[in-house]
Order: sequence, then structure tokens, then C-alpha cells
Amino acid sequence: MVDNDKTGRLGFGATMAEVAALAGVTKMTVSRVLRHPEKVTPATRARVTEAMATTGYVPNRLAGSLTAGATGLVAAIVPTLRHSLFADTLEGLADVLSEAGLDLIVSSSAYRTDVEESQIRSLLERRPEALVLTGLTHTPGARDLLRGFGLPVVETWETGDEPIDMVVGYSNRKAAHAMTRQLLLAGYENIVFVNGPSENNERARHRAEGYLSAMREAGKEPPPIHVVHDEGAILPETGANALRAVRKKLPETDALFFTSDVFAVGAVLACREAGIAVPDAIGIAGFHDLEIGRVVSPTLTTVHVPALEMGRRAGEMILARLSGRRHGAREELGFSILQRASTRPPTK
Amino acid sequence: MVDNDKTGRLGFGATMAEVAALAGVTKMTVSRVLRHPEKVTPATRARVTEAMATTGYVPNRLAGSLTAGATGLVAAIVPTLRHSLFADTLEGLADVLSEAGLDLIVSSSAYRTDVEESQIRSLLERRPEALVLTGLTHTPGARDLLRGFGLPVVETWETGDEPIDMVVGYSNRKAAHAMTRQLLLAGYENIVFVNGPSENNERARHRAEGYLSAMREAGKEPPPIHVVHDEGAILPETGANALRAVRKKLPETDALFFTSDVFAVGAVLACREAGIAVPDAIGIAGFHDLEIGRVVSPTLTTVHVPALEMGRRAGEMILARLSGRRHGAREELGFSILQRASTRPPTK
DNA sequence: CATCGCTATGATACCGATAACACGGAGGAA
DNA sequence: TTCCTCCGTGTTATCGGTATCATAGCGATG
Repeated sequence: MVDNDKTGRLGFGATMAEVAALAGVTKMTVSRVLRHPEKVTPATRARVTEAMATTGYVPNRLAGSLTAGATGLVAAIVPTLRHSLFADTLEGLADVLSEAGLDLIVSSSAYRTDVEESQIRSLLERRPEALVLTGLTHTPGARDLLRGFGLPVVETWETGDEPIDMVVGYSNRKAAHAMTRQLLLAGYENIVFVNGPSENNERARHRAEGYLSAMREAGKEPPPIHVVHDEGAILPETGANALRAVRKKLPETDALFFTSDVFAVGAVLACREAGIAVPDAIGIAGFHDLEIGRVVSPTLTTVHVPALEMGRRAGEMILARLSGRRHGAREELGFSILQRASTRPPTK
Repeated sequence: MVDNDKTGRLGFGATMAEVAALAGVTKMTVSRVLRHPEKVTPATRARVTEAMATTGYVPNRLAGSLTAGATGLVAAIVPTLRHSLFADTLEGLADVLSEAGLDLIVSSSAYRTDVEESQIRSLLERRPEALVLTGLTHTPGARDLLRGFGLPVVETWETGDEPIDMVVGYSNRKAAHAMTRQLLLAGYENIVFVNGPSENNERARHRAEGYLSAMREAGKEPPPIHVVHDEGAILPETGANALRAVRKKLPETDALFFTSDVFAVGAVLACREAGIAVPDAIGIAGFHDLEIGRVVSPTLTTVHVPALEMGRRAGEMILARLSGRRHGAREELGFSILQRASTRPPTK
């Protein structure tokens, strides 16, 4: 016979036909042993099972999915895996999905929506059963593509008015508002907000809005927002630099509210080096509740965000949708303000 | 005509046949427009492209892979995503793979080899072109399965004698040895090694061996290794508890070498609370070079491991193998000892 | 003992794409 | 002008499974 392996055979192991031949049955019976074992006589079932074992047969799910109409795949796109927050969300998601036998395919977009769009396009070719995105900011092309395709989409890490499909997030606006208010209640007067670039990022924009509204409600004219342009890596040094820049430009500043604990921790360390008293001479608050904030001294006041939980809820929403159960399409999870040592406590 | 959509059609969007019909050509021509555009007249190509646009066609890669013999998928299994180390490795891997157009499918095994085996089995059904594993410890079933299947496998985070296929790692033994030696050179006398459970974990075992051999080379009888059994979450508290337990049982201890920065940082904080002078009364060293170690005070002496780099190299080895290029199958990357403030410097 | 009905297995078609080969028409050489 | 190429497109078979329907063999029934 002709050598079978010269063809670019996908598999390495045996095919279902080979197993069938060895067991002296047809493919169909082998298929039944896998999908509906009760429909096959124990005797044949045993022969087939043995044939599968001796050939080391592993079913080819590509072929199966092609007819069955379900791939058992869910795709997720995060800005980066190197940020524990997004990794947490993925872990929560993977956790829930794996119990339902769904596999997760992951891409990282490097915070770029154009990259995200091309990844979406490429991922759709694999016919995932759902897609999880980070944030609400996407290219128009991506939105159109997804709306047209009609597959379940969950956007995470934010809440907003026009989701593509489902959303699970928390309000960055409310969270920034709450933290700003907390600082005001602690008696800080000149609170500067240090944000990342917001052109492309709904989260950053919303946090800025929350800060501004809290300031105005307190009857304060907010000082200009300081924006750090972190190219790629998010580093504590960036926070230290921001601290210096702000204190030079606005010497009366008595509190800084950073959009990330990473920056805030950098600022705390810089203060210690420079001999600036935290929280008395200056208060420092962060965002995200990272481990570094618990470890730095003084410990960092911050906003805890439900990273893992968002992943879990996203997974549950997907499962609900896939099984046709009723379920909410927008879920707003809570955050919490963690008052620690880097700011004075509110004097209520 | 009969409604087409009642069938469990995988896709949502159009199929290639529909695009073909709209453009007035056959599927084959549409396929050519995608794979070998130069073989199609500009005129037809334009018609087909337009038809793809108006139908919102997204090719079905399952079908394509089935004939083409390549899925463009790589699978990776990590113990958990919540540990920045493994997330870093994945990011490096994804980075390299995505440039080659390969997608990454990720599972987390919760540090359990039995879970890993079943995940391998399930992932193989998707016919990935390569598999990346964490560590060298796997069930015999998993090893057999993979050897038999003959697909490229890269094991990471360790080096050892009998890899399934390829390995890219560093020597946990040498790293622990080097750190122990560093502590000895700094004049610490009674160095206790605090390890995680090693029954199931080659990394833990190798680190213990490195520690023991360094102690013996220095002519010391090593005190018993303290083992923490972290159920699930790896927390600083565990390190604090270990510190207390060790000091109670072995009061003469003057240095602790932890198998993870997380534990070490917990111990540093506990010392500060208890008023124990670090690094003079007691030296504390960690492993992994996490961010928390840079932020804690005193800053943590630790072993830097090439997490991201392992991912990148694993990706490169896979690409080399897939393209048939010659390439090494075992790669040992370097680590480095970061001498910081939580231990006295070596008095070399 | 003939008929009915059920059950275990087989035969056929199809999922959505691609490789390999077939074929018809335009253009060049003789 | 006629024959030969070559090029663009269509036809057919196939990848590895699964749904659907057909059928053979068996026991139960009257």
C-alpha cells in the first residue's frame, strides 16, 4: 500500500478509520463509542476501546466541530498578560469556562485597538463560541464586524452606554469619584490626578471624569490633570517622575491620585528618598489594589477592582447565553476604597 | 427554499459558497483570491473581494486546517495565570508566536499533574502544532501520550535529563546553590531554606538540592528544610508564619532563604513589625525577582529568573522546529543573584 | 411458524474548505 | 491560418468526523 504519511496529514496519531479497521467495524461505530456509548453493544464497545488504546487514537476535534457546529472555544483579547490585573481576569474566565469544557484562546493587543481589530478578525476564523474583550474602546471596524457576526461578546473592565453585546465591569468614573471624595474628606486641598493617556482609552477618560466631578462638587477648581505617557512598560519610575514634575509645576499640591498602583508606589518611594512625609506633607493614592501597594511603606491607599470576579462573571454570562438561559447583559460589579497609610484617613 | 439557518451552521456569517454565488464564480476561485491572489484576474478578484465585503465573509479556518494539515495553534499549560511569572512566560511566547501568525490556547492546571494530563488530552484533540508545558514533572500517562503523538513539545522553567522533547529553562539547582553561597559569603551561619511542597514539583526539589549542596560544600550540616504547604493561594502571610515557626524551632537561625519572593516579603514585613533587624539580626532572601521585592523595605535580595525570555525562546524553538530549521533542543538560560538590602553583602 | 418490532451496525451524504487535475479560449509561432 | 502554449476558471476528490436513514438479525407474539 501507499505510504499514508507522506500526505500532510494533520494528525500524528491514528485516524478514526484506522481504529475502525482494526476493530473490524466502520467509522460510524467508533464515533458512536465516543458520543453515544450506550448505543453500542458492550462487546463491540470493548473491541473499539481496545483498538483506540493500541493505536493511541486521539479524536480530531476540527473535524468534529465542522459538522457539530460548536468549537468549544472562547477567545479573549487583553491589552497585555504582564499586568496581573488582566491575568487575573483571564484566570477567572478560564476557570469558569474549563468546568464547562470550553477552551480559551488568548491574544494580547499591546493596548492598541488597531491590533485588536486584526486579532478579532483572525480569531473569528476559528469560530469561537464567544469573545471576551477588555474595555469598551474598539475600532469602528471591529464593532461592525462583531455586530454583523452575531456571536456573544463580553466587554470587561468598564461600563458604558453602547456595548457591542454584553458587559461586565465596574464604573471607573464612580471609583475615581469615590477616591477623590475620600481624599477631600481627609482634608487634602490640592489634589492632582495623574492619568495615563486617554485618547484611546475609555477607562482613563472615565477616571478623569470621576475625579473632576468630585472636585467640582466640593466647590474646587481642579488643577490640570497630569498625563504620563508610558511607552510600553508601566514602571514605578514613571510615578516618581510624575511626582517631581507635579511638585515643580504646582508646589501647593498636597495629594496625588494615580491611575495605577505602580505609579503610586513609585511616588511613595520617591517621597521616602526625598524625605517628604507621607501622608502628612503629601497624600498618595493609587488604583487597582496590586500586591506592591500592600507591601510598600507606608502602605498604599487604593481602589480595589474586581479583576478576577469580572473574569468569572464574563464566563458565567457566556455559559448562560450559550445554554439559552435568561441572563443579564450588563453587570456592574462593585469596587472598594482601601484606606491605608499613604493618605490621612477621612475626618468624616 | 428551505431555511438554511435551522441547521446548526457553525458560522454566522456567509460561507465561501455564498460568496462565490454572489460573485458569479465557484468556491475554488474565492479560495484562490484568499490564498493565491496572483492566480486570479484583477477583474474577478475585484468582484470576489466585493462579494466578501458585502456578505461580511470570514473564512472558516476549521475547514481550512482540515485539508491544509496545519491549525496554526500552539497550546500552553501553566500552573496558574495569577502568578506574574507564568504570565510573563506566556506573554513572551505569545509575542513570538503571533508574529508568525500562530494563535495561543492556554490552560491552567492548578499545579496538578493529573489535571495537566487531562488538559493535554483535550488540547491534543485540537491538533495544535506544538505544546508548551511548565516544568518537567508530568504523569507517566502524559509523557507516553506526547511521545507517541510526536508533536513538538517544549518544557520550561527547569532543566533536566529526560525531557519529552525540547526544554528551555534555567537550573533551579544552580540558582539555589548560588544564592546559598552568597549568603554564606556574607557570613550568615545558620541558613534555613524554606521551600514549597516538593513531592510533585521538580523545581522545589532542585532548589532544595542546590541549597543542601552549597551548605555541605561549606562544611555545614544544613538544618532541616522548612516546608510550607500553601493550599492554593501563595500569600505573604505564609512567609510570616514560616519565619515565626523557624525562629521558634531553630532560634539560632540568622538567615532565611525562601523559595518565593512572596513568602520572603511576608517575612521581611513580619520582621519589621517584630522589630527584628534585617539584614543584621537576620538575613532574608527570596526567589523570582518579583516587583514586590523591589518595593519592600529593606529591598529584597533575590534570584532573578528569565521568565519572559523562556517564553520567547520556547516560541523561537517552536518556530524553528516547524520550519524545519536546525535548532538546539535544550537550552539553559541564565539567572542572576540580585544583592539588595535584606541580606548583608558578601564580604568576599 | 409467519409476522412484527426493536436494536446494533452499516451506507450515504455533508460540514467548509483546498489540492490536483481538466478544460476552454486567447495569444504567439510557424 | 493552424497548431501549440499558457493562463484563468471549473470539476472532482478529500480532509476526519457526524447525522440520518437503511438494513440485517434477533426475540416476542398470535
